[in-house]
Amino acid sequence: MSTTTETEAKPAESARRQKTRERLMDAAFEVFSEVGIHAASVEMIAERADFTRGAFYSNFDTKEELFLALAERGNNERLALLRGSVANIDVIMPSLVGSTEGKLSAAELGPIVASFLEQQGENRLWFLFQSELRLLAMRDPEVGKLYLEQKKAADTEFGSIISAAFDAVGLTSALDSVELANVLMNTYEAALQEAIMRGGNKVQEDAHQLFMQRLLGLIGQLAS
Amino acid sequence: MSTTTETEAKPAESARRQKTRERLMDAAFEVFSEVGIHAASVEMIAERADFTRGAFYSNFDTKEELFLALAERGNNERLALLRGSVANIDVIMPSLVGSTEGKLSAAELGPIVASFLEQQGENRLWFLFQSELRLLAMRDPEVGKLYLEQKKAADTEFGSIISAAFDAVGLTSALDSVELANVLMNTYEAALQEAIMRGGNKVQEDAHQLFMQRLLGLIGQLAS
DNA sequence: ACATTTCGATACACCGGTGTATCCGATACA
DNA sequence: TGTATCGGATACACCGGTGTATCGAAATGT
Repeated sequence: MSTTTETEAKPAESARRQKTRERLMDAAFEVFSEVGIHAASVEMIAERADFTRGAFYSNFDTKEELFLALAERGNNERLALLRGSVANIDVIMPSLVGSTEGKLSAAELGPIVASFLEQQGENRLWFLFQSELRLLAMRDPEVGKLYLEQKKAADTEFGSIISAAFDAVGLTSALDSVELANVLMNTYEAALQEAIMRGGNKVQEDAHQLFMQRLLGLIGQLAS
Repeated sequence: MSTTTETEAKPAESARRQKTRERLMDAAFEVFSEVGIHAASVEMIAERADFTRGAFYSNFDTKEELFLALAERGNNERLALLRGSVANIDVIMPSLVGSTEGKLSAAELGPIVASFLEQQGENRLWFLFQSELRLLAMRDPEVGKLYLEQKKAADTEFGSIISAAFDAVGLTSALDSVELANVLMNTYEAALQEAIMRGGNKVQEDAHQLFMQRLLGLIGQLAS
């Protein structure tokens, strides 16, 4: 209803502003992960990004708003990774197609699953952040809804990877690959969690090993 | 080194004092579960127990100390429940012994597992508390060590229940029932978590259903 | 019944974090 | 180059929670 071009409703978020928003978000992600939402103060976040609280309040209304923005950003990245994986699946799979004979053994399934899960477990920090989000999601129905949607999306995506793996070796295609994906994901996350608690500097490797151990044990058990 | 009986070193913790300690702990458990460790103030806890902060500081030094005390208490209760279960296992099992023929089907394993897991999932609050503890355990190595010990104990105990179930029907006794227990436990907890997020008033039932669904799906998949 | 000790309540000084109102430098625009 | 606007810094008033020091009442024992 005003002047000139009239394509953008908002002032287009000057490049500078976007930059500082980014820096603040990155800083916040670290701080939230390290000390948790509640223990994190606006001060800490701003400081970590080499700003003052003034910058923060100029860009965000509340800590919680920022936290949720981060949750969404993180989840999108994670999902994109998975989608990328499912697109490239035939690059990873061919080594298997034919090496087996209609039955995907535990020893073969394991590494495949692990490789996909690990690339998004990325690191300790993301999992800590995620855990913080989970807790919030259990207490705030609003957040809970959001979290479940995100998780479902991830499980679905991961489920289709598993389906593809099964198909590739001609195994009876999954009855419900989403449920299976969910269980595997949870198992991997539990392993990651344990590895984090154990400390040490090779969290990722430890988690991988724990996961494989449990997955193989599980398959061995139930298929006996 | 002083007078009379000389059996107790400490003043024996007057009954009154014990009472108020209990009340404070019960209150703290609720508050911690509801809002988390950080958001919980000493004031809230005392108030919930119908005391003032004075009472709190007279009985505990810090919030964290109380939290850890609660963690230990809770875990002991939970472990005791499991031990009770494994003792009474033949009370629950006989309905199965003979109804099957050397192979424990998914449809039979599921309810057994679920029944044991549920009695200690007790309710929403305990799981929330537990989640809070987990997060702390991932950040504080001290707490992490403690948590892992507790979890291992629980898994071991639960593992022996599973072993017993397997034995009862003459199935190859578990290669590593502890690992299996771990996976089942995690799966159940994930289901509980999801049920909590969904809200509603029948969390326990929802969790049960989700768990069964995944367990059966899992078995179906892997044993195919 | 009196003296003593124990335990929780009350009052206070203190601190860290919050949010807002104001200011000033940098950037964009003419 | 001058001017207007934007974005972040600074300063301030405020609040909730903390921990301690002190007090008074109930319990305990003789």
